Amino acid sequence: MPVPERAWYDRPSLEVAHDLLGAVLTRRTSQGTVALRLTEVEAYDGERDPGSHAFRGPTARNATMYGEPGHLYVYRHMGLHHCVNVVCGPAGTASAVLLRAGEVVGPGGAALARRRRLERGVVRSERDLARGPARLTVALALDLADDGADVTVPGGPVELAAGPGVAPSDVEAGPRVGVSGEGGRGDLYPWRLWLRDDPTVSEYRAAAPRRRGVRKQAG
DNA sequence: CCGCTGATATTCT
DNA sequence: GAATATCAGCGGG
Repeated sequence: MPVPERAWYDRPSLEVAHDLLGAVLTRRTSQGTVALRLTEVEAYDGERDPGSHAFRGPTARNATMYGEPGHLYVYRHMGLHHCVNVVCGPAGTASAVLLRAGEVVGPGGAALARRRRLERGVVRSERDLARGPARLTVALALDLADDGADVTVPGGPVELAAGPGVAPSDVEAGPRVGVSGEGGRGDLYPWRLWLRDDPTVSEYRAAAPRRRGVRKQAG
């Protein structure tokens, strides 16, 4: 499968998100190679999207999103987890696609992905290896060191190859997961896309603000 | 099976 | 100080 060049990512993130379904992300490290067929993604539209990290403008964390398309934007979430995006649109804008889940494909990849996941937690079943954005980064061994990695380099540490294409009727869309800041109107941004009936798609969890006032130390 | 809760650190107010 | 693009463990039905 061909590795799209940079211009392929220089499009609206929702359009790129659709084309990323069925694409294969290949991760190469000294440990070995894990290839992942993407089954679930979410589009974010930069400064005009209240769900985006770039909604309030540039910061140290989101700097990569403002750069060239075709690079990874990796951030840390809730202290323990990492999530990975692919930067879209022209430099100077900040749209991106969050990679939420995939199916491990190819020889040997599942064993390596399982080993990595078991270091950090449990693996209930094969389909859970990269089911969820934080699990995906563990399976692929992606962290902040990979922020800015170029996915357009064939044979590189992170390579993204276009898939055979999926029929529009096989793609489902709905509200993004866990996103607040839309005023509870997740339906305004039905930009979570997934492959219908694919078992590796993550479970939906609505954005639910946590109970306030919980302290670790009595005061 | 389901729902709730704690962990944990970076970011922004 | 509060919120957060999450996950695993726990208890109940």
